[in-house]
Amino acid sequence: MTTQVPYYESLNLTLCGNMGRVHRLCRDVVTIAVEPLGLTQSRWTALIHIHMLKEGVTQHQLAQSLGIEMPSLTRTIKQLEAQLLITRCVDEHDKRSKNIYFTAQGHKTLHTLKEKIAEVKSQLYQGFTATQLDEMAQGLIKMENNAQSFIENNLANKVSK
Amino acid sequence: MTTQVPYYESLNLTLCGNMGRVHRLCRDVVTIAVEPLGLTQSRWTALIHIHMLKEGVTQHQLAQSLGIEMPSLTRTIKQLEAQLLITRCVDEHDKRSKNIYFTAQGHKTLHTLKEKIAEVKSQLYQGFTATQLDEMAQGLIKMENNAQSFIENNLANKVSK
DNA sequence: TGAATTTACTTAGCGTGCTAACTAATGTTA
DNA sequence: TAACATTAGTTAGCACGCTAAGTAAATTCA
Repeated sequence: MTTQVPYYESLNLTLCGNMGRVHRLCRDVVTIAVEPLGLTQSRWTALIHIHMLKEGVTQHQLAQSLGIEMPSLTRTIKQLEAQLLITRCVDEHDKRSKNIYFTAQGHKTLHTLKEKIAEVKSQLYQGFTATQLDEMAQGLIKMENNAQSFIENNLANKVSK
Repeated sequence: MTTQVPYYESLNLTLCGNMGRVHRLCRDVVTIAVEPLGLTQSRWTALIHIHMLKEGVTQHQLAQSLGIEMPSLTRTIKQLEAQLLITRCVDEHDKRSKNIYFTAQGHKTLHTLKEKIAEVKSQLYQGFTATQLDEMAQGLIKMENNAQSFIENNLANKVSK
């Protein structure tokens, strides 16, 4: 017995709304878990991405990896610097760029952070098979591409008019 | 040939990060599409939910449906009221509550909005089967529940300590 | 029934995304 | 090489999520 209206939406972009809500919740979960480290969501996320991309990464590369714009990152980077978890220095070969490095304290924080995140992940992913998670991730990426082409087409229209 | 690191994450909560990014993008798409109506993301989302829940809905019910907290909604509701798209009046039976109604202009706006959203949806969901969308939606809800129980357990710990 | 609790909503102010507009360095080209 | 365009980063300020704390109405219960 199927309902007339499919589960993934009643009338509108419920799926999209769900994504926002679930995202906020998952972020909250990690933020609660890493609370003793005094890190907010954007700060711990940045630390993890610096680690993934390797020290010496530029702010531009980091922003790309995080999927956020430069000004959003600038704020977070300054906070992490103020917390003495990272340092920056001007790139030798391109003096516009700045390379990011962990401080000794930053390395310690990162270590604890990674442990905590692993714990949280196992709870969030509870009841999912690897295949299911993979399909969700691929679905998200496909939808992202659809959204991206819509925006590109639409901007093209604007310009041509 | 499987990679050692599954697709849905490299080291951390990439899946969670993706959700945030895709959510922002999808929101942008609708906001671009409905731009002539002068509505922001939170405002058009609220209009749609008022419509779904039927006029006369209270702010509390609306916040529940949107998955946001009351103070976030208060701001949006005031903006929609200032735009003369909705009106509010104190509930006869419970003078703490306020019931929300569309104005004549609000009904017109809603009509256009629904058309635009239908267009956008078909683009965002391009290449997905109904089953795939359904599975994604259910995956999101499962993850939301996992997150919710984590938070509840954690708050319980805090209180008991 | 009077006091305490709960509920619906508001206000104030923070965190984190964004765009617009700026500086300084680099790259391109006439 | 001087002028112009592009790029990395910053600053300023908006949108919209949140929590904390307040008011007024409704409910509970001693």
